[in-house]
Amino acid sequence: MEPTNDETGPALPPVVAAAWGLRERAPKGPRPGLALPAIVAAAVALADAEGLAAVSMSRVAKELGAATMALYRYVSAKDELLTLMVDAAYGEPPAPGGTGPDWRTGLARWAAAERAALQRHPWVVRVPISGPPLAPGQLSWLENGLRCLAGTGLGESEKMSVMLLLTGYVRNDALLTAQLREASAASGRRIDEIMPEYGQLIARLADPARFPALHAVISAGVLDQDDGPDDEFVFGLDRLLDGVETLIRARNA
Amino acid sequence: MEPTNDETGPALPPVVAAAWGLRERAPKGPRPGLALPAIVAAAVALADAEGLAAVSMSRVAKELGAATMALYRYVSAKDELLTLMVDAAYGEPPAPGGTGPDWRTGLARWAAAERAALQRHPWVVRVPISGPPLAPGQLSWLENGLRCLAGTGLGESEKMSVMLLLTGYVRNDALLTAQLREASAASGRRIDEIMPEYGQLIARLADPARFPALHAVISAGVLDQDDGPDDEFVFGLDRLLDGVETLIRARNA
DNA sequence: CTTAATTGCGTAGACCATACGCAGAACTAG
DNA sequence: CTAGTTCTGCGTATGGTCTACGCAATTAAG
Repeated sequence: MEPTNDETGPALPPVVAAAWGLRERAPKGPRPGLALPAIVAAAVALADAEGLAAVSMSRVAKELGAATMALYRYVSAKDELLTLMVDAAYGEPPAPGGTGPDWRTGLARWAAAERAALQRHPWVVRVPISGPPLAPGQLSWLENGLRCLAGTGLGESEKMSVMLLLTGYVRNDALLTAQLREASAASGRRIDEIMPEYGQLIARLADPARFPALHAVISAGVLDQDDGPDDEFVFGLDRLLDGVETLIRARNA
Repeated sequence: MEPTNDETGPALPPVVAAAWGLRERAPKGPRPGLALPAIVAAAVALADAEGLAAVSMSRVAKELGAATMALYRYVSAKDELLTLMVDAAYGEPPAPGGTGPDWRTGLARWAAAERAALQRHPWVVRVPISGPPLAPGQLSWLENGLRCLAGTGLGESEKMSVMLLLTGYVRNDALLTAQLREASAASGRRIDEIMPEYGQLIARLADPARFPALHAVISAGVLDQDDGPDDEFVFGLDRLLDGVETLIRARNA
């Protein structure tokens, strides 16, 4: 199972080989009855329908009409399946948009696309990742994001840092959204009731003398008005891109 | 176990009552042999030493010399224990710093303090949170952060959004750092070998014709130079605070 | 036809969270 | 002092998890 690769360098982790389709099948032995993409697709569908907790090896196997241990011929461990699921959930990145002076539009579109993917598959942000992104889909997203920054005058290192910052922001926003949805489901409240209730609880628990700034926020009704999750996302994204713009201007001055 | 609370409003979730020490003990029955803070402290120590995966109810109980099921007299479920662990790991927030024109120094210090707490307890970012922060420690951190923004001319809603943005950034940075460390441990490489190897793998896997921007980054040696995790953190933080500064200037114009 | 490789998968081991119920301790009411 | 109440500790049991191992069946090469 050692990835045969004629070029030199560090060995490919098995999960990377699987993601790039580099697992070569020996000509002997019975035909595989399952296929890795089908397994991943079934797992993704299951996670979409019933959440990440429902994705167990036995459950995925049942969904495919196979036995639990059959999956381990295609995947070396559950972690590997999860990594492949994430890559599948991201799907195709948005087309590379305008470069040069149009970098901001391009990055905003890129961020919106990542956010949309994470909203289609909210469980993605719950998957514990352990390593830098190497799956082909992940690299495509990174590539198309980096292209937006061509011609901005930023250094290569800075471009990479900006992308790291941006994807981190989008993922964090998706995580918060998913948490809100879970809190709503757990308490049985409607999702737009959660934040006002949260404000009431803070007001009750926190002594106004010790938490004056917090109480100022609460009594201003910040949590009562439902400004929608999109506004919050746009606010943070605007701050972040403003910061990048400041840097780009400094580099071109 | 319904939280008795004479004031009106939404019911307190049990975990919140526990965090605020509102669980009143009946005068009858035997003295409790354990105490909630001791349980939480043992669990935190265990997570620090052996990672979050080592924190099972039976393991925590063993650490305390108690039986597994004894813990359930103090904690209604494992989720509750995890939430309390997080609050304990954060500890005390930094003293509220300079307000007014000094907001930036204050927020930078606040962010550095959160980062330090998350570096002391890297498992915190792996705990799946399900709901807005209501534990006393969390609220103290939020309070002291909000105070930095007093006198900036920002609206209350904007202050809250800025804090959300900032803590999200710090947490995401800590998550990436933890992932890097895990990748290092899993592959047996030294931690400063991971990124250069990552670059080599990308160079080998990704076709330069399809991934030109990525290859530009790689061949610039971005991943080879070890600029240290602190530089990456400072870069993102600077961009973020630049963005906030732009907003504050706009509000005061 | 023999042989080597590979697949499907049954079994089993080692964990995990936690529902339930019982024995005993500690307090209160009488 | 006694009876009743109520809580604690925790043993047992259930149903779930991942996955190491090994065996039978299948396929193709020699």
